[in-house]
Order: sequence, then structure tokens, then C-alpha cells
Amino acid sequence: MKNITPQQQKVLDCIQVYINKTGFPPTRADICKELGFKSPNSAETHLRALEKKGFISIESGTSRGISINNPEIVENNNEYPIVGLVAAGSPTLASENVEKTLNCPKGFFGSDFDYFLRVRGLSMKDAGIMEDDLIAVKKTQEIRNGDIVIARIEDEVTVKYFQRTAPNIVHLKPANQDFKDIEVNLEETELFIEGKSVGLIREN
Amino acid sequence: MKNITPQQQKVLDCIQVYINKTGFPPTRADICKELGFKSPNSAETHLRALEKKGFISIESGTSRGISINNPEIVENNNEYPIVGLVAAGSPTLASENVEKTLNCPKGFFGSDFDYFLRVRGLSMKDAGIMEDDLIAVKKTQEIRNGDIVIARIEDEVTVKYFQRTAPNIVHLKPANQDFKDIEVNLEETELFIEGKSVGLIREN
DNA sequence: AATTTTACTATATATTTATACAGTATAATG
DNA sequence: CATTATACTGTATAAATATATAGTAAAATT
Repeated sequence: MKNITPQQQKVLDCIQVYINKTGFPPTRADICKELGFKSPNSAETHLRALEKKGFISIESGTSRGISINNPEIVENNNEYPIVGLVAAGSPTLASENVEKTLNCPKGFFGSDFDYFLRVRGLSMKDAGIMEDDLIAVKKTQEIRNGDIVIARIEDEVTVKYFQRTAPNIVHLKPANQDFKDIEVNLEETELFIEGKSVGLIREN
Repeated sequence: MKNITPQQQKVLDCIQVYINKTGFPPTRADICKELGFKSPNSAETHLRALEKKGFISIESGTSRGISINNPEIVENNNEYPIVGLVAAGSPTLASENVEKTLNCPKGFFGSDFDYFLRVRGLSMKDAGIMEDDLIAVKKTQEIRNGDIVIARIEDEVTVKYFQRTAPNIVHLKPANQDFKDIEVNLEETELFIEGKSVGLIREN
């Protein structure tokens, strides 16, 4: 995807706005009217440039045959479950754990995610994670040092920074001086990583 | 919304499938081709019936001017502008201040809001507002003590707690010990409230 | 039983629309 | 310095398209 010029961006926006408003793409004349051009060829050349750069597709010989190339916007929305931090047991998606669902565009946080976790306590306060915040959790085992993970140690679920200090030693670090580090020896204690935080939502 | 006949449902489905596939609505001829009709008037009469029953809208004199009436899904979402904290001047919605837009369901934070403000600095750190967070700002003058407001004092825009301590005295309180209280005497200094925070989004 | 709705074929045409061609001018790139 | 990309106006036209008109026939409604 090459660089878009400001004018081409205007044309692209104009197309998107037109589709949002009417449900179908504009004609060359429609674009001219909207942007003040006096020749249909002004729109035509912009469309050709946008097509060449990969921003749109044009179906030749077809009226209003413009489509915006944006795979992200397709199948946009989704209802994501909000689960509470259950004291005992993992935050499963079983219906008794789901307080409600939240409609959120897919890929809202850049990355995919699976559910929202409602935060209890202030152990990650200095990371800007407050009580009742919703953490967007992606179920994954691909964890790097410094990631904020949702971890389960023997029926206890917590949100902490992940830090592997030795092949068998993992530190779960809070972001709050009042809480203490949890050092887990993987040979002695079972540690299950539910996933990691990819975003956060606060409603106030 | 009256009863749809099976054949009309087929036509409606055909339109939806065509839009999903191509990004724009079909012509009469396209519908005929898809459903095996031999006359464009077959499609035309079905379209008229669907319009009469309220399932679609037809823009007269417009090629491919068909839109599916679905009030639930339409208008659910919105593109909200993301504005940066401009050092001088208010965070207006002028295009030069808008870095990009974010698709977000309406009423996502319980309340309506107008734009997202990208946070600079750590003056509200203890309130869980970190650098680069997006604050959902509702433009309003209805502010209560304790609200997080976006305030402008002589070309300086800040995010702070609002606290009125006397009829003419307003304190703008940071949530970080390293920053100091701003006391504003409304008789001496002009204080403009842009709006208040109704929510927060963090992408990590 | 009469009328309306549904469900088509077939043909015609005014209008809409994409798109080519001929220019002008400035900025960016190699 | 030549070339390409950007950014337009203006005119023209073949093709795409909506839409009207004229029929036929079965099903549903009044």
C-alpha cells in the first residue's frame, strides 16, 4: 500500500462517507459534486490513482463499481463476553461467569482478543489498571517478558506482569508497592497462563 | 414491516449476498442473472414489492440505488475522531488536529461522547490515565466536583480532576504527587471547560 | 366472483454513467 | 533536464441501467 496524497485521501473519505450515507458507492459525477470538481475526469484520475495504489478496486464497465479495500471493516462487530475474576477457578466463558457482553469492533486494540475481564483489586494500579476496568484478554501462550498476563496458580487467578528470570522461574510482578512479587518455581508449582492483556476499557 | 414472500426473500438475500461480495448493490440485470429470471422487469417488480413492504429503499433514477433497510445494524457504529492535545489552542475537531478516527459503538461508555483525546504526560497517573491512552470526551458544561475534565486555561489544555472550593475558585487537581494543584480564580483567569471524560481506552 | 398480489416474459428507450480524448499547469522524481 | 505523478477543466460517446409498456398465468385476498 503506497503513500496516499491528501487529495486522494479526501476522495477516499468522500467515497466512504457516500457509502455510509446511501448504502452504495458514488459515481464520478457524485464525487465531483461533493468535492467541487468541475470535470468527471478529475474524479476518474483520482480513482485510477487510488486503484493503482491498492486503496480501492474498480469493476470496469460497471456503474458505481467502486469498492474500498479494507478487510478490517468487513464483519466489523462482535459481542464479547465480560467475565469476572472468579476467586476460585479460572475465568472461563461458562455462562455463569459471564456478567454481560459488550459490543466492540473486531481488532479494536490492534490485535484480536477473546473476552473482557473485569479487574478486581489494585495490584496493577501503577500500570494504570484500576478496579472495575475491563481488560481485553487474548487467549495465547505466546508471552514475552513484560507482558501483562492473566495467570492461574492453583485456583487463584491474577493479573500481573510476566517476567521469566530463569528457565524454571517465573516472576509475577504487581504494579503496586503494597503488593509483593510472586515467584513461581515451575518444577514445584503449576502455573497456567490464560492469556495476555491487549487493551483496556474504563467506563466512568 | 409486512410479510415477505419466499421469492421476495430470495431476492432480498440475493441483494445482500451481492453487496457482501462486491461492495455495491446489483442492477436489475444482475438479480435476473443470479436468480435465473429472463426479464429485467421480474427483478423490477420484486424490488417494488420489497420497497413497498419496507425491506429496501430505492433511489429513483440512480444506478444500483438499492439499500437494505436495517435500522438495528445501521447507525450502531460510529467513527470517532482522535485528537491530540495541542500545546496551544483547544483540541478542536479541525482536520489538522485529527490524527485518525476510531470505530466504536455508540453509547460504548454508557454515556454519549464526542471525540477521543490522546493523553500526553502522566499528570493523571494515579487515576489510571497513562501516556497515549485515549480518553472519551463528552463536550458538556455540566461538571460535578470529582469529574475528570478537559480544561483550557489561556491556550493551555490539560486533563485534571475538577473541584470547586468556592463560588469563584476552581481547583484543577492532578493525580500524581509530582504535579502541583492548579488553583484558578475565575475573576482573574479565564477557564474554559471543553468537556469531561466518560471513558478510557488503552491499546497495548 | 371479482380484484389484487405474485410471478413471470418480451421489447423499447430515455437517462445515467464510465470512460476515452484533448488540453493546461505544477510538483516530484530519476 | 527529461519524465512521471498530481491535479485539474472541458467535451464527447458507447455502454450500462432504470424504467415504462404490453402481455400471460396462477395464487391469494376481499
